[in-house]
Amino acid sequence: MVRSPCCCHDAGVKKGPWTEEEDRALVEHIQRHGGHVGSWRNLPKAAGLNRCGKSCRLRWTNYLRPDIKRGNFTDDEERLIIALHAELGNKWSTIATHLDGRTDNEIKNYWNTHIRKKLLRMGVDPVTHQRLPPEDILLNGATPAGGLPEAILSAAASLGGLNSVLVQAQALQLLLQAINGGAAAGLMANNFSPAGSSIVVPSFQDQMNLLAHHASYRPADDYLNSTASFAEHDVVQRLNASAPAPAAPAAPPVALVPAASFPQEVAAAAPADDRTVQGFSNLLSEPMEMPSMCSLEDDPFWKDMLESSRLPPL
DNA sequence: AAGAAGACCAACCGCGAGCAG
DNA sequence: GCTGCTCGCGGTTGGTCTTCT
Repeated sequence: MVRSPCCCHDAGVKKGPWTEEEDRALVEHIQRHGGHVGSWRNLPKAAGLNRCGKSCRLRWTNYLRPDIKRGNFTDDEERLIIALHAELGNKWSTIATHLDGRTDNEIKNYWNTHIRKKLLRMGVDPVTHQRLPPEDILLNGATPAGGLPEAILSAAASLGGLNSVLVQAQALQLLLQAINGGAAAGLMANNFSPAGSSIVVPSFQDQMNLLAHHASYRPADDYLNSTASFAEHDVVQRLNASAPAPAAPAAPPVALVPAASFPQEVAAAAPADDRTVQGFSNLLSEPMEMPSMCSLEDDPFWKDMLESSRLPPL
């Protein structure tokens, strides 16, 4: 089929930001017609606008429509968007029909600038809504020349921003798995262990104990108030089953970055025994000044999302 | 204080679907 | 069934604002 040339390609048709006069002309024209547009293609001429019909439609639907809600998205809206996106994917217009006064463009922008990043920080793939493999959480985008420590520190510091112990446990588990089996092994070996020694990755129970002694650990939900129910929880059981043996030898250290590039205060704070665990303990007990992971960090929705995400095969 | 970098978001572009003739 | 037209959608761009160095 031969595509008809879009009016936007006409010479002399104005593009770019709309002026108040143009907005007024468009609104008045549509109001004169009782809110009915008819043909968008013919509208610019009828309204006295030197604009493409497509541009007019976009301006009206995304900005000038009287039922558009402006301002920040509420937590409820955010939750709804995530839930709908998990169900529908990038069907922004369909998602928009479930949120009063929000446009597909606004939702799309909000997703790309806020929610997507938030999910990535939490280790959730924004496309599949499944949990990312550890290497993607920690190593994605890290550069050999110093990017790795930053990625690890960021991930570790993020743990301090999560109040849910379950999320902390999962994130720490991922962190330790990645360090034990991934490229970060060399880094950690260089900084926390005598040369040539293996890295000790604690059992899941040890990790729970570590978290239990974490200064900012605060019983905040059912999982914390009932150790039994916490241990029985499916996700915990799966994590226990997948946790590496306590003294499993690590891969031979591979130095990716100079030892000096890791914060000295962290290395210095680690006692001789159990250096790796204590190193992380110190990272956790002295949370860095980080922006809150999200405004919903106490919200069960986020916890549920991580719980329901699939564990990567080990 | 000034420039750089990053974040945000309105607007644009190209494609496909649907419809009328 | 084919063709041409229009609309709507989703991805992307680029200008503006904010934050950082």
